Amino acid sequence: MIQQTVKVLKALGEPTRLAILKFLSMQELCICELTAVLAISQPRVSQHIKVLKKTGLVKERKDKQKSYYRVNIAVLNGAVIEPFQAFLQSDPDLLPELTEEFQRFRQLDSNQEVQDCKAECRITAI
Amino acid sequence: MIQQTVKVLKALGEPTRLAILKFLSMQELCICELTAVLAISQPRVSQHIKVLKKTGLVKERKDKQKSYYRVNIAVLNGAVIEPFQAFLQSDPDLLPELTEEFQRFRQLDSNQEVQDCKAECRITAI
DNA sequence: GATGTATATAAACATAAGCTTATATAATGA
DNA sequence: TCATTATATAAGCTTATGTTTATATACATC
Repeated sequence: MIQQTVKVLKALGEPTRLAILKFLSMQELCICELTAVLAISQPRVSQHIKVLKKTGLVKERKDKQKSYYRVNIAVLNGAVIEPFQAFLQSDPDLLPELTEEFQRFRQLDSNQEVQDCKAECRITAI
Repeated sequence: MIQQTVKVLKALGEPTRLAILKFLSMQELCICELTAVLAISQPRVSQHIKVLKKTGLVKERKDKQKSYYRVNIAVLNGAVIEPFQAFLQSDPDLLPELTEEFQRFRQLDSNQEVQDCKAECRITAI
């Protein structure tokens, strides 16, 4: 039990992995999207994801040649986390360390539809 | 904010420090008592305590030549922890990894009074 | 089937982290 | 004062961790 707790805490106690979890808590993302968002090398993302997978903190879904990841809510809430709510729920504006990352996140191709939708809605609203 | 979170998680993601916190959550202890309970070297205890102190996870109280430590409830609950309740509140019997440590803990000189008291109570009860 | 894209993995390296042994500092007590 | 006890710190060592670069694998598309 302690071993698993330590493993999870170790997995969480790393800035890059914490950032990855932050984004995966908002939206399912693939390696290439995380690579783009965080602006780090693809192997670096893959290796961190590997650590998170081993602890059960993220779940994987394969679609064609892509691997999508999302946070494992059960583990994140139940096992050790819960207190990260403050961090995970905090507004992006309250996380200055991730300003650039958030900017790139919003510019992802997969988020363009949403933005287009919002644009439409805005027009409709007017 | 992320930095502090990472620091706390790193401090927590180490079995010896987690054990130290477990004991300090139950009772204020000095270095020499922790050394005895965990059966590890005194410098090792001091070095781990240093890490915990830097993150604010434990508070220090000096009395004569001894330094007593206790968990900083505010940090432990508020900042990042809360989910450790399960671990910290779990019965010693549910933590087989710390069986020997608990045995030595109960045999601390500072705990003898309590045991004597219990013995008296038992005699009185009979 | 060749090319490109997505991901994983391996090798090499640098740094960090944890441990032991030795020693320093400080307070206590005979 | 000298020996003892409690704690901190430093040096040296070993292992773990995170990163880059290079390469392998698998799927997709032309």
